[in-house]
Amino acid sequence: MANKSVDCGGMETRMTPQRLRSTSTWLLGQATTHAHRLVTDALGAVGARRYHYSLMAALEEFGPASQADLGRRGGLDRSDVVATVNELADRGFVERRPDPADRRRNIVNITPSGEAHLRHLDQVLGQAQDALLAPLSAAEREELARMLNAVLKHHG
Amino acid sequence: MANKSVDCGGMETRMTPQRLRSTSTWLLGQATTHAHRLVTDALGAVGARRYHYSLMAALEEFGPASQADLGRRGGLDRSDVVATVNELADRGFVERRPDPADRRRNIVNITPSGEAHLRHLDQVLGQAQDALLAPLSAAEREELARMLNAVLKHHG
DNA sequence: ACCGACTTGTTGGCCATACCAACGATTACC
DNA sequence: GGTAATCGTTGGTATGGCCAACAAGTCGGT
Repeated sequence: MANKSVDCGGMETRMTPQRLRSTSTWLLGQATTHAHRLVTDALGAVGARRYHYSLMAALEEFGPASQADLGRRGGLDRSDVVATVNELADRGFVERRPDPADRRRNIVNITPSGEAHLRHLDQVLGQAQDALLAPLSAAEREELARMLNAVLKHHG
Repeated sequence: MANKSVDCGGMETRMTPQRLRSTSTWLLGQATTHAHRLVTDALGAVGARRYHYSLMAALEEFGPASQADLGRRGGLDRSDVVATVNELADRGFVERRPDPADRRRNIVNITPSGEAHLRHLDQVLGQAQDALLAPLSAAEREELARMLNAVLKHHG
């Protein structure tokens, strides 16, 4: 508890403690906070939310599915899938109908309008991402994605 | 039988859509979710929370400070600082006393017991972090931290 | 010395995210 | 056939990050 040039007049000094700046979990959290704000704002500007994208991405890539499957694929809770499908169906981006082969299930599928919307969200999201990762080169972004994927795979 | 009504071509279920797996913001969010759970659980096991660490880290590195300054240094809201200082003071990890030179302020300082606790949290957090980043080499972890710091600096 | 503008601590509340619990209806398993 | 599991759905909870307002105090200009 010796070194305390409490107000190092230099602007050089970061005001965040070293302990935090060298803690990956803290860095991840901070970066994610920025990312969330950027993405949420960008999506909000076109009336969408993050869950919308996850769900429609799964639909467009794997085709129609039950809500439970959708939840598993996007990492959403079943209950959150309900609300998300409600919102998307209200806007005509997906359709929900009972599965005749299994009357417990609903079959959800994406509409043409939904696909167009998804592609729009791709661009909106792309811009937000560019803003977030501005200081990183393309190679670095790839490396970052690679590492994060490795972490997720390990914990999946 | 009839399996999943919709199983596009035999590829073994890659649960997560490509769109998400190549979206840095989504990857960040997922990784952070895991990190938060690991860290919150680990800290909770010793009766601490994330804010405790941020605040005590700032205190130990920069010395006594007002609550407003603490908030600025750790990126906490003033109102959250109040609650955090309350909890830490109840446990004897920090002391809060009025600043005689500016009667609006409180001066918060860390106690020896608090410093010991902080060092304990260092270890607890270190373990959680190792668990999170298990699949990454030391060099990769450094690279990750470097990139995230670059992003934060750019958005600071 | 005074008045307005700002800061500080504090309380209270908001909103979104991520979960969890339970339920009726249905299907699968043995 | 009977038990266990699954599905959609409704509710609720816990947390995190934030914002608004306020009284007490300080500061800047005049």
